[in-house]
Amino acid sequence: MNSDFTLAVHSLTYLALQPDRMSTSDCISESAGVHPVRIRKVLSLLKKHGFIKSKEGTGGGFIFTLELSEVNLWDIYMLTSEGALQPRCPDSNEQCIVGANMKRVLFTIFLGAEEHLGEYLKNYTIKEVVDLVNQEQNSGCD
Amino acid sequence: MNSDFTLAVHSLTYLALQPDRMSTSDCISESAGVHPVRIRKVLSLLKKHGFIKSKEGTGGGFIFTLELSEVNLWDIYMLTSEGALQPRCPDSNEQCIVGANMKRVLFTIFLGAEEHLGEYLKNYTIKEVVDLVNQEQNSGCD
DNA sequence: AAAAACTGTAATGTTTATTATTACACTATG
DNA sequence: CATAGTGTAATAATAAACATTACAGTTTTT
Repeated sequence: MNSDFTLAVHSLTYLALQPDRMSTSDCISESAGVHPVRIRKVLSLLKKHGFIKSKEGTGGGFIFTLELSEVNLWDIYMLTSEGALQPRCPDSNEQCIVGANMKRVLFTIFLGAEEHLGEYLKNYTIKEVVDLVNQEQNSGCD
Repeated sequence: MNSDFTLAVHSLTYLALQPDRMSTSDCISESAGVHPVRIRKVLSLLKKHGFIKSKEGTGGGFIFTLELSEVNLWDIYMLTSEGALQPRCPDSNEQCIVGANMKRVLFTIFLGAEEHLGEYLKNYTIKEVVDLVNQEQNSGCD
């Protein structure tokens, strides 16, 4: 799966830990290890769907607008990666019964697979992700 | 997901419909719409795991060795695409609590997701795929 | 025994997708 | 009005997927 998903989760988790002030795309991009423009692109999508708000100008940035438990990984998957599970199907030979129908058969099967994935991912909200990040941090060897 | 999965399923379905004679990589590649070398590469993997056998030389090719219901889509996913569900994680900043732990947290979550996908994909054997292909063919408008 | 029809696989080239970078318009703050 | 931000389009660079070429090895046919 494409890394927009990871960047969205990463950004939201970052914002979750800064609930009282705005975070800039520069800060987030430094944490995520990618270019600030990509962060702004991903966050612009999250903003459009009401998960966060942004403010331009000095002192501006991004901040969470919802409760952490109101956003789950399925929401984010749908925004950033819907259809990513579908295997690629080269254009095949329509004269052959297999070639003519395989694409649709696999499409249908993986539509079901994506629904199942949804049920699983709905169990993880940003709150859970924050908790898991903290757990990892504490269990880390040093 | 990468198209090796599709090509493997496509090839096996093709072989399922030719149970009595060997099929060449040329025939299969024409049905699947890709280069014969790719088919041979994918089939070489399926052979290594005992799903099919091959024979070189004139009159050679590939043929199923198992019952159609003994091979399911999870088997094929594992061979061709294990880990494909994992979202890409750019190397992030280890100094930041989010950057330092996000990768592992997501990895763990998607390991679980892949297990769930497995339970779903095990429900589809090549036999079911053949049936679905036939259904599609018959329900086609013309 | 030589030609023809195959598989097996490595090496290389091409195309496509992903990601980074640049550029700049726009907005808010001090 | 300078500074620090977002928003977004256009372009460049990199990486992944895929096609192609090349050729060694194996059977069958003649």
